Amino acid sequence: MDVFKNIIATKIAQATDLKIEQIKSYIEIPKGNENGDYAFPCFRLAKELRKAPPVIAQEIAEKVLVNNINNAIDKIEVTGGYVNFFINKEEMAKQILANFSNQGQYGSSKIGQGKNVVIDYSAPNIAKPFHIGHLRTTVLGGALYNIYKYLGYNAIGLNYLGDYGTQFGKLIEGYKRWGNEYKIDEDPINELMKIYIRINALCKEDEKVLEACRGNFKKLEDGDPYCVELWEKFKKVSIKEFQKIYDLLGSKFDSWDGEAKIAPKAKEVIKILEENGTLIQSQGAKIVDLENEGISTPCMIQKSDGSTTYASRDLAAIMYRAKTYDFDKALYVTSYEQILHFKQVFSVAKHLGIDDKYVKGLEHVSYGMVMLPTGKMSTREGNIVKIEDLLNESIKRAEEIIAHKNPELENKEEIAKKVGVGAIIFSNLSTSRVKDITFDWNAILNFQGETGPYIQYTYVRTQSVLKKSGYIPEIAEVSFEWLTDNYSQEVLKLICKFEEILEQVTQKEEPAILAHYLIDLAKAYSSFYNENKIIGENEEIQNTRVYLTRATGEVLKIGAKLLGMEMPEKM
RNA sequence: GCACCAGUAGCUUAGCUGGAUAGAGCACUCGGCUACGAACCGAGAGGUCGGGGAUUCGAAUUCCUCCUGGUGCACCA
Repeated sequence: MDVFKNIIATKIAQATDLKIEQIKSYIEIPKGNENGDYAFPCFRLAKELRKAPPVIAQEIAEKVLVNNINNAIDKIEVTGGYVNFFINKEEMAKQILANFSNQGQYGSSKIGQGKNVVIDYSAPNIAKPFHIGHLRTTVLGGALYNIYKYLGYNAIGLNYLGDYGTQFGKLIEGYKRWGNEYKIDEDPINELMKIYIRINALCKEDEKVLEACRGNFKKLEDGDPYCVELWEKFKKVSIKEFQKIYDLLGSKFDSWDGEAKIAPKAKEVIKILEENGTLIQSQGAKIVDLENEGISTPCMIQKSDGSTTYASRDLAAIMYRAKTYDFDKALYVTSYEQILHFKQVFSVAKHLGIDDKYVKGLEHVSYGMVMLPTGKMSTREGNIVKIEDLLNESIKRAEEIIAHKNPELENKEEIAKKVGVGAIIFSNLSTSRVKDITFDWNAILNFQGETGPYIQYTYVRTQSVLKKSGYIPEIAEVSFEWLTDNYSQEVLKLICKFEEILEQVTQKEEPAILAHYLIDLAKAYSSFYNENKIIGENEEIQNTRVYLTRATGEVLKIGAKLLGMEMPEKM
């Protein structure tokens, strides 16, 4: 509520020599209700004014009181070194609900207008199964994509497919050797994975095989027809499989261009770096030394056999994206295993001769790993949990619960899908990015407490109330005096915070902030719901509480949608 | 060895650029469905915020150091 903050800051400014902006940065929101709605701590002023904080607080409080001609502030209290401001509860409710639009766009803004944000996320490797490790980037990137859009940015979602590199040399080698032993047409990804695991094992045993694999990749890069044909086949079947998962998760991308498309442009990168003298020869390869940047590992740009590297392709991608999208921000959503890689690439990007704006806009959005209780997942070793299995299991769980709690429900399958998938998405987004996640079936299939289904359930209850009330009032029919109890006020304050929460998410690239917010809102509404009778009181009260219910439901729905969760109307 | 990240209740975790009594959820104990959906609400118990030091009126938060765990460190991507 900037309105009230402004009023308070203005009043303090009148009472002191401080500047409004400075006062505003000091004003904070107290923890408990007993300390009011806003607080001004005087500790920092103590040194300058050479007085004890409580004395300063007392003086400010008195001066502000004298000037108080505004009915927004109910009372001012001094506790310790704080001046605590209590806002008139009716005014609070009035301001917040007046601000609440009925257009289904609450919290959206134009702060991002004219800014392009490219978000590189999901990016699964072709011919490898989509496992729960990939879920985080897919869901995290998707949420950022939605939220940036909602704030007015021109967000561009890139699914930078891992369709290139020595791994394909390996796959081609394996296919050449044992392709006819596997039923690739029936179950492509799993069969290809078996080949991949087998060829990896062989590479470990025999250095010559590994060289052959690298040779295959070089051939692929040089356009060898057989290799290209195989590669295209692998790619086609893989995308088909991935799309199934994206359909379930609701993931959308604006571009599916993979590394292969970018790879030819890597030569230009090499040329630029060579010409401006950044590139040096080392053991037959070409590298950029980054000692001066504080990075002790040099960045390899070209391998000794002349093929491109991950880094050179990423650099080419930066140039391509700068040119194509003119980005203000370029986000890379990958696990923290790649921190060094992006540090190197972003450093080398300074030497590409592109506008400084692009270099500054590069940002690695890293996240922790998903581990199994038995340790790290590895496609090569075959100990993975596939996303498809996880989603299906979760949907099954939702079906069981519905069968038990609400057997009469219509469209059971559709709702079970929303709930099951929502549970998975939410659980992926509810912990901060940096944290590792140990995968646990019990935890992820729990639908109680701080979970996706809890938010959905709360929303369903709001809709149930609206339906039962049969009439959605206008703001003019709301009597703010019925919103002065602590439960209503709690809900109101949260509704008010929504837009600020969305901005925080983009500042920190952290959708978990929104996830926690939705939990808080759902909890506050549940308490409100439990303590107040909504329908059947007199018309005035009913209209008021129904209005609050409607507002809450809308924020929950918008917020969930931004995270990538669908809201059922019943469950 | 060097670099980066993390360590908060039995488990999973929140804590904004330092601010009031460190908030939740799960599990556990107890209470609440003849008011609108109990996938809910309320109460209780559970904490040397990894250890130590420093800065400060004030530190979970900043700095130093140590311990523990994770990740990375040129021809995988």
